Amino acid sequence: MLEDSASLADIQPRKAPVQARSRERFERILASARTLIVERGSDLVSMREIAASAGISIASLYQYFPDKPAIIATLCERCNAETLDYTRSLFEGVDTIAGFKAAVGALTEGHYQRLIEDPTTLALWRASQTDPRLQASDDADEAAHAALVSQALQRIAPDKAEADSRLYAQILVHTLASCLRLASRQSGEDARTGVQICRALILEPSLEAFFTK
Amino acid sequence: MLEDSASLADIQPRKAPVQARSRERFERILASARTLIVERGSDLVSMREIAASAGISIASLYQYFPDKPAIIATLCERCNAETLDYTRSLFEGVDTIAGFKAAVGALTEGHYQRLIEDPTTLALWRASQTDPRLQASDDADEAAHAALVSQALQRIAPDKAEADSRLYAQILVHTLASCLRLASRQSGEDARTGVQICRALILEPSLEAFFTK
DNA sequence: TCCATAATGTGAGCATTGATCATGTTTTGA
DNA sequence: TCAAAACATGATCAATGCTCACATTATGGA
Repeated sequence: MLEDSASLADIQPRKAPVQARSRERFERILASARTLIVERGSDLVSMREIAASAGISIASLYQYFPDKPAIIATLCERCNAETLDYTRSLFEGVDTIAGFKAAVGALTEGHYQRLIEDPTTLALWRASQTDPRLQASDDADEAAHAALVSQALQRIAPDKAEADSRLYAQILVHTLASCLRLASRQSGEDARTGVQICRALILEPSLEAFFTK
Repeated sequence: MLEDSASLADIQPRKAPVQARSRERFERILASARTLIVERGSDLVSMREIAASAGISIASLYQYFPDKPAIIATLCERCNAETLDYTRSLFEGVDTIAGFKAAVGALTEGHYQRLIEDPTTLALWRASQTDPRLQASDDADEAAHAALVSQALQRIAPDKAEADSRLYAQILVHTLASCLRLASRQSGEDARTGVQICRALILEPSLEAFFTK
């Protein structure tokens, strides 16, 4: 955790705006960047373009963000915060096997819905793959999700080794995210079927195995 | 398949060398690029650097490769060809459930060994995430693996719908690759444990579920 | 053996990008 | 009211992807 936030310090906004005008500009930068990145992918969007689209000069852009990854990081952070809240709400009180399975099912459906009806999530994830620091930040976010899942596992099965629960939660979360991304880029009907297969043939059997083993 | 090779045409070497001297230069480009990309990641390696490291001029480099993705694509192609041969050898004659499970186990171990003892595979995969065309090529490679797995599934369980076998094979291959990459970047002991959890708590229960359902 | 032709090789140069700086303008608060 | 802090910008630099006009080398038929 600590070393993660340390490495993330390099990737945060440069200066927080304090006046109303600049706060609005700050937001306009993020909104423009988000739109352009969703449209064409972060590699094909230049800092000049983001500045122009936000109606400000290039130098002003750099006053708030040290580089492109910092913009992406800020966007990802906001996006991830929502998602993490959702996961927390699902796993918070869970202390039975049935409840855990239901939570995993709801998480799967929720993430999938979001993935197909809003291209932002996938676009930002792709953008975060372009920089090692963003990848690390993405890993940290996944780890935060895994921690919530791991805590639920510990409540349900306190006899299992903590390290095993932790690793299993991590793999579960990683597999879920990875499979949903795969499913979401299938065409039409196959996407739904993909999610169903993921649930019925990957996640559920896996949970069964974890609790009975 | 067809549209894949069509989109890949843009990403292949520009001109095949015919004389001995240029063939050697061609190989030197690839060797230098591979080393540099493994060392620092494709984004931090410039075309000038690759040319310098190969001992040739920048213009000569562009005589053989239209851009950086084309170099990465050629490296990936060679790497993937080996891997696909390995998968084929494992699943070729398989027509029993026991044989299938053994093949999946062997594939898991084989890929994992390769992933941890040779940084090239992971580095090239990361490099291939930097360009949409390379991602498509990577998807196509994964689909080729999935096809081999799907054919084995069809031989074992001909009564199942072909589309389901195909999708399941795709998800299985994707999950396997994704989990192994996750495990391979864990530190020390956790990597091994990760692979074991992946095998015992994700892959095997999943296979069981597929065949008994 | 010769030499036209195809293949190979290159430094200079163009357009664009990420990023900075010196300088000018606006807002704040005592 | 006015100095200090915050904000804003065009000009500019270094590096990068990539091309072009031109030079050199190898090949194979007369």
